[in-house]
Amino acid sequence: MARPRSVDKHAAILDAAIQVIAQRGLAATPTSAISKAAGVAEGTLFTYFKTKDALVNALYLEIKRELADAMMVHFPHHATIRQQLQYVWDGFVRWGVAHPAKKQVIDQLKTAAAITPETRQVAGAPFAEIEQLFRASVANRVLRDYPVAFIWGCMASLGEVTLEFMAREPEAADAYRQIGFEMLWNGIVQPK
Amino acid sequence: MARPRSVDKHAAILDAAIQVIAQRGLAATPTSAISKAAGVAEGTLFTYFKTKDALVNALYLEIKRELADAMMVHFPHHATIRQQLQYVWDGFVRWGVAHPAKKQVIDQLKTAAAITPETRQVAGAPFAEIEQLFRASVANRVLRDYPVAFIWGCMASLGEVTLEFMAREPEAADAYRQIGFEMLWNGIVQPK
DNA sequence: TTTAGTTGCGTGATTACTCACGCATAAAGG
DNA sequence: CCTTTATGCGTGAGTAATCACGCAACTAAA
Repeated sequence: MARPRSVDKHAAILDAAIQVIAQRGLAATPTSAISKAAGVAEGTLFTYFKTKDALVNALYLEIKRELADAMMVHFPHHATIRQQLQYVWDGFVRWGVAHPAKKQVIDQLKTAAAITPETRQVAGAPFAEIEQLFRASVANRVLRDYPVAFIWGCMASLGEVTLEFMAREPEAADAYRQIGFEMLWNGIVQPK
Repeated sequence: MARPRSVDKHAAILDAAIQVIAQRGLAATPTSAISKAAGVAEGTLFTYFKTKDALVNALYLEIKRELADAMMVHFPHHATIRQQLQYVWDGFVRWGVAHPAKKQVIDQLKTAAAITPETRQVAGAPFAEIEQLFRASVANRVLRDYPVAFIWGCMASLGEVTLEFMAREPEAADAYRQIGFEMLWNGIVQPK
């Protein structure tokens, strides 16, 4: 009974938040700017999200989930470890190049106080499969015996640096994608 | 003639800013909190720094300069490249462990909109010597033929990840310091 | 007809910065 | 060495602007 919430408006608000936050930065985006960009009244924003912080947390979760999807669809379960890792790597940088605004928002929110520890934890869950891959590879002695979380952290941070250079020098993007992965692989592979 | 500015107060304000921003985050630190922590009136803060942004930029520059100092004093000009790099690496993580609040502030300010491009450039200057080291090492064929800026970016980001793990598991700090460097070195060294 | 979404102005809280006044200090003059 | 005076720092209440969110009236769906 009564009027249902609109999926469109929910999406429009999140979309608008991406554009505005990417451009102005989180600290400098009032809710009024988001609602205006979404084409709804400011009050409406608060029927879809209880507070600004709730909106920001939802945004973080959505983008992270989309990123995980982009990295894991069609994952080659029967390829070599190196090929699997390169697949994930390519998925990440390709997503970053294709969605620069979303990437910027993630960068903004990663260090934002508005994001709760719980959100961070939930956001990390979709990437558990990759950690599993690392765990198996270390056990196989394909990768060096480093803590799995550490390997994952290094991969993530090298991926970000690589993406940064790809964005800065688009004509060399493919070269950076390749040497970035090379660097990671040589850093973690077990020498024979 | 007239009353001179106090070096002590200037330093006290910057110090207070470090403590407060590290604890509350840049976006959530009003100038009133900084002046209170520094033990001066809020107005005084504005005689030493024209605006809040100016204070933040000055803070960023000072911490970066201190970090560069910590990394470069007693640099072993006649050691092997690997030893030189490890020296710089160790200098970075040791500084980070010794000054966690300053490290947190740098992390906050790195992505802050308040920091001007000019400030970023000036802040990077003290690290030029390290880039020079990379340039020579690539020319020597000791390191792989990657863009120097890219190698530098990778070193910085791996250093940050390493430091994060060192802080999270202090009992394994030394192990992380070592494997972090190993990873970097294996990632960039030219195989024979 | 009922229920809940939609609207946009109102509001209380917060904040960067100002300003008038008081006072400490350094130079000038004796 | 003492006094005078010009100068600009120190103070904290005040101010104008901004913002997240509330709310009363309205409207559309069931």
